[in-house]
Amino acid sequence: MTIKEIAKLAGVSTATVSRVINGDLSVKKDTRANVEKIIQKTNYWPNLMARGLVKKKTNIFGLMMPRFDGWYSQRVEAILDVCSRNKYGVMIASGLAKYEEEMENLNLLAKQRVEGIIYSAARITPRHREIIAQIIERIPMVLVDQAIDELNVPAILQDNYRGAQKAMRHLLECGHRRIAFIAPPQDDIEAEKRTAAFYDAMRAEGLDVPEGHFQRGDFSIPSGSQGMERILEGGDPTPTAVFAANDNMAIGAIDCLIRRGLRVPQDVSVMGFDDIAMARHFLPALTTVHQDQVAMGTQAAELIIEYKKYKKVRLKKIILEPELIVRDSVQRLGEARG
Amino acid sequence: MTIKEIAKLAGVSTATVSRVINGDLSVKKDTRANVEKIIQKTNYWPNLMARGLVKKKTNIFGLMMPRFDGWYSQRVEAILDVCSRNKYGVMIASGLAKYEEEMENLNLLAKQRVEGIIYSAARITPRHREIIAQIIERIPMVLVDQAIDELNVPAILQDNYRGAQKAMRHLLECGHRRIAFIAPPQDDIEAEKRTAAFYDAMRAEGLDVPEGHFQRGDFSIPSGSQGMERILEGGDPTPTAVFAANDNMAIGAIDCLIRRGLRVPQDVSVMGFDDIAMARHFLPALTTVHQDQVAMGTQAAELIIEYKKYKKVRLKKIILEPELIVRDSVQRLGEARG
DNA sequence: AAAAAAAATGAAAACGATTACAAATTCTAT
DNA sequence: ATAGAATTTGTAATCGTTTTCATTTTTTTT
Repeated sequence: MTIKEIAKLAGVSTATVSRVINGDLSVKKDTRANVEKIIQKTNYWPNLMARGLVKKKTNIFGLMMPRFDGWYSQRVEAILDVCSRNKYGVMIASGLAKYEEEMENLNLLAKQRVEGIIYSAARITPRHREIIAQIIERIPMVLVDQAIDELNVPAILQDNYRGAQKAMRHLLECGHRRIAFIAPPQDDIEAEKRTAAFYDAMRAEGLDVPEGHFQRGDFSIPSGSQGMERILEGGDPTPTAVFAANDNMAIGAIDCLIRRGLRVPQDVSVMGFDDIAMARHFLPALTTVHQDQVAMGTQAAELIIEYKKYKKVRLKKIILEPELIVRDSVQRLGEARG
Repeated sequence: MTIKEIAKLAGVSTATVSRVINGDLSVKKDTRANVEKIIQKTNYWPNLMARGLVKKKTNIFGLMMPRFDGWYSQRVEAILDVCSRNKYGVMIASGLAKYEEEMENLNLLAKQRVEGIIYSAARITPRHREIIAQIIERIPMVLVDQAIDELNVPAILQDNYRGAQKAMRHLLECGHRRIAFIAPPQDDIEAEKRTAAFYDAMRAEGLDVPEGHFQRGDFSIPSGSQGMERILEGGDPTPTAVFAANDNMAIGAIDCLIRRGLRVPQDVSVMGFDDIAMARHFLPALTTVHQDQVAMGTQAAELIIEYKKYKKVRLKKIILEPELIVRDSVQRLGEARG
C-alpha cells in the first residue's frame, strides 16, 4: 500500500491524500472523509522512510546507557514513555565495559541519523569529550549523570554533594564519630562529589579520617566487600559506621561484616547511596539516599524534545535533589535494639 | 554531504560512488581509491533513509520487553550485541502494566517498519494472539519466554518443567517432605509448568499438598511475602521448605519468615527460581534455578537474523535447559549448622 | 590493426512520501 | 449573470540513494 494506490482508490491526487494524512485543513470535508475511509479500510500506513527523506526527520532518538540493568530501568521507561507520547521511536546502544566500544556505539547511533541523543554517562574521559564535541555539531544531545562544562551540552544531574551531605548528617546525628568511607572510582567526577561531602562533613566535626578508613571501590558488590575487608584489616580502630558510595558496595560491605561475625546495624551501621529497588528488601533494609530515576528520565526526554521544538532550551543544567531514606541498616550509636 | 557532492568532488557519477560504498567489485582500483579518499576526508555517511527507501530496508529490529529491569538486562545486551554486529539498530518498546498498551506499542513498532520483532512476552492472551497473527503477516517475529503453537512463530523458551523438577529433586533429596509452593500467576502458561512439576514431584513421592500450602503470587516481592503469610496462617503444619516460582517471591517469603522469627534455612528452607543477579548476594544466598539470559538473547537475535537471511529458520522452537544453583537458602532437613 | 570480449562508467528511472505553485472549483457580492 | 475572492485540488519537483541498461573504455584475440 502506497500513497499512490490510496490516491487512485479515492480518485484524488497524492497531494490530497498527503494533506489528509497530515491533517491539513485545506481539504474539503467530504473529500477528507472519503480518503480517511479508504485509509482505514486498506490499513495503510505511510512509509516513514519516504517521509523522513523529504522532511529530513527520522523521528528516532538515540538512547545510550552504560547498561540496561535494574538501576536504570525506571529511567529508561520514563524516557520511552515521553518519547512515544511525542511520536518518537527510541533506538538503544549500550556502553558495555570498555569505553572504546562505547564511543563506537555512540557513533553508530549518530550515523543512524537519530534526531537527538540521550546519553547516560558513567564517566567522561578526554576521549569522550572529543567525540562528543564532534557529535553535538550535528546532533543535539543531553547528558545524564555527568556534565561537560566547557562544551555546551545540557545535562541532568542529581546533587551528589547534597545527597552525601544528607547521608553524613544522618550518621553524625546518630552519634557516629568513627565513620569509614567506601569511595567511588576516582574518574567519576560527579560521584566524586560524594567523597568531597564525606570529608567536608568529617572536617566540620573536627574528626580525623585514618587512611585505612578510606577505600576505593568500583561500584560493584565485590568491591564493597573488599573495601570493608581492608577497612577492618587496616589496623585502625573498627568504625561504628560505614558510608558506601552506592548501594551495591553497601551490600558488599554488609556481606563482609556478617561473614566476620559482626552484626549490622548493632555492631556497625552501613549507609548506602542510590536506593536501588532491592534496597528496601535487603536484610537489613538499607538506609540510603534516593535518586529520582523517573524524574531524571522524564526531564532528559523533555529537554531534548523541547530543544527540537524551539531550537533552544530553557535550562542547560538541571540538578535534582536527592532524598535521605531511613531504613534499618543505620542505628543510633549505643542503642541495643534489634 | 550527499552522494552527489562526493561524486562531483571525485569527478565520477553517483552510480560509481554508490558502487564504492557498497563494495561493488566492478570499480577500477584507482577510481575506488580516489573516491574512498574523498569519503574519508569529507566524513561522509550515506543517508540511511534514502537507502532504505530504495532497498526497502530499515535495518532496524524492534525489541519488545515487559520492562527493562535487571532481570532482562543481560538478555537485552546480548540482543544488542548480536544486532549491532550485524549492522542492525534496535528500537525498543515496553509492555508496561496493561496489555492494551503493550499491543499498542507493538503496533507502533510495526508501523515504524522495523524489519523484525523480538518479543519477550510475559503472558499471551487471546487478544495478544489476534494482534500477533496480524503482525506476523508482514513482519517476522520471534517470541521469547512464551510460545504460540497454533501460530507459526518461532520461540525461545527455557524448559520450565525440567527446571522446577530439578528444584524439587533437590528439596526432596535434602529430606524435605512438607513442601509449600508459591505459584506463578495462572495466565503465564510457561511458568505454570513449574506448578505442574511441583505437583508431579510431590505425587511421585506419595506426598499430599494441603490446600494452604499452595498460594498464588504475581512474581513480585510483596506477593511472595503475602503467600508465605497465608501458608503460615492456614492452619496446616508449617512446611520445612518453600518453593517459590521466582526469586522475587522467594525473597518476599524470606522477608516474611524472618519477620516472624523463623530462621532461613535452619527452620525453613526456601528455593527460588530465575537466579536474578541479586540472588547470590542476598542473605542467605538463594538456592535457585538459573536461566541463561545471554543464551536466550543471543539465540533470539540470531534466529531473526537467520530468518532475514534465508527467509526461513532451522528450528522453530529452541528450548534451553535451566540449571540448579545450590547456595545457602536450602538446607538438609535436620541439619543444625549456620 | 581491427574485431570481439571484458571491464568500467554513466544516465536516468525508480523508491514513496511532501510541498511550492498553478489551476480549477466554489462562494460572495454586485 | 459575473467579476473577484476564497477555497480546493492537482502537477511536478524534490529528498538521497540504488540499480538497470546503455555506453564508453580497456583488454584480448586474431
